[in-house]
Amino acid sequence: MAAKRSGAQGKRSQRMGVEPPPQPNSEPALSLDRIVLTAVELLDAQGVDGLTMRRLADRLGSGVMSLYWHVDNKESVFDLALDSVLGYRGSPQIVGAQDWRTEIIDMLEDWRASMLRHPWSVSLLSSRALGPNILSRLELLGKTLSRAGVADADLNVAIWSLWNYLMGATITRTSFDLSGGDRAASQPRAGEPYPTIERSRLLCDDDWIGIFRKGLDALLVGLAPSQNRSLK
Amino acid sequence: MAAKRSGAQGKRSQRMGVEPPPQPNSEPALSLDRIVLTAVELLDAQGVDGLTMRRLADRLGSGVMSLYWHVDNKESVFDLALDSVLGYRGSPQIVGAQDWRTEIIDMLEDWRASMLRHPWSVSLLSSRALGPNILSRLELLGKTLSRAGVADADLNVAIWSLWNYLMGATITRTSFDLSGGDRAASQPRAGEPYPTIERSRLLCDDDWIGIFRKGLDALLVGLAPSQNRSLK
DNA sequence: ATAATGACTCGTATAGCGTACGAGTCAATC
DNA sequence: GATTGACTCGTACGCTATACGAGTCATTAT
Repeated sequence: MAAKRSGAQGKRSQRMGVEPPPQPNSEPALSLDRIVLTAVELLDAQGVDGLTMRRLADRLGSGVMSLYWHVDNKESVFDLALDSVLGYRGSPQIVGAQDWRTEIIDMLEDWRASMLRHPWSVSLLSSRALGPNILSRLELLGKTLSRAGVADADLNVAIWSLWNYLMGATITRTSFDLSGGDRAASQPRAGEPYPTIERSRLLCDDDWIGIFRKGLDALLVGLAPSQNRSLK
Repeated sequence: MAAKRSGAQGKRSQRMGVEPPPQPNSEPALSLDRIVLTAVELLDAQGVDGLTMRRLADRLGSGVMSLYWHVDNKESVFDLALDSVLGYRGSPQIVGAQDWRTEIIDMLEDWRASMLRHPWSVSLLSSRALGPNILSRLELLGKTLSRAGVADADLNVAIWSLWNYLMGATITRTSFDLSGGDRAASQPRAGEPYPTIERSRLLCDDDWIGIFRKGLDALLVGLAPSQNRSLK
């Protein structure tokens, strides 16, 4: 009988040394990496509901059940795809010379951009466990905040607040992108009892990144000690 | 042939005056209200994936296809259930006498509590259109911020920042509640390269409401003008 | 050389899903 | 008495994830 581990991965990786024949024509043989990569492609193209095991197998030129050798179930495909997309290579060489404030802002903006590049990742991230890439980002965030002078007692509040803000902003951005038509249509309705919303054209404002930056700035003002706020 | 409107609702509501016989025993006859109410029950009990048209019909004692007379499709069941759960009756009589700060905090905490009472609502809210109840809350938020001295030019940033923070916090809260076991298990792993996270026990901190309040406070500090911040 | 093992693929089958279609029931109206 | 429209629901279709078990093939053991 077959072994079929239950952990995360690593079934055919120990076949080191001799690689199987490169299969001159046709498909290049199934592998976890290829599955995850194709899953990301499919998610990018068709969204969360567009990823089915059948379609995934079709794209890979394999039978559906062959996937289940490399992968526990569909959920784990989501997990692997999500993790593969959220890596942060940062700017570690230049890091340290920078202001802590711009360092945090850079990292969070990169995070946001990564998620927006793969909009399905946002909804998945909020319902799945934290992978190593995510934990690394949180660690970097905590370290930078600490270096900026945030007391240990306030550290969790600061980290979670930034996390919450980032998640909310990104989710809102993607979901309003989808239903954009409705939003624009629902805004300028006159006679409705939303005068303030209408006046500020809240639902028409599409300067997403500007709003994100300004709100982030405000949050950092409230979170970090007032020191260290001389030059911008 | 039947009419079967396509808008939002209102198919049997025009049967005014004479109500159908109260059906002495058995089930009390299908109606949109009853469907929505039962859908909320089912969502509360079984979560988003637990709501299927078959189960809903079973609970209602009706055939599956009978639902489709009252409702366009499953998506609209979600929409209706969501809207029915997010109403805000506020504290309008006492309002105005209160500090704007506590007024905003009260409203947002109530909002958070409403969503946590029906955890499925969080994930739905971030992927569906804004219903009237939500718009009313946004209007109240904008009005209060305006009254607090936030300039019109900064109003959108303030509203969206609070919205983002609220959504992120609530989503995080519910999703970490689900996978709580993993979280506690993944935290104290020694030897891993997350010293800051471990030191602050970020993933073990379960003072959700405390973190929410403190972060909200920080955000308001950054968003609102520095005036008006004497007594707390 | 033969046998055995383990890695891997995949056809078939099951149970569940949303919903289109069309036939049926029943009260009110013409 | 016939017609209409509101409403219910059985059946069927095409889709889903995946359990099960049989089959292929290269490597290793004997």
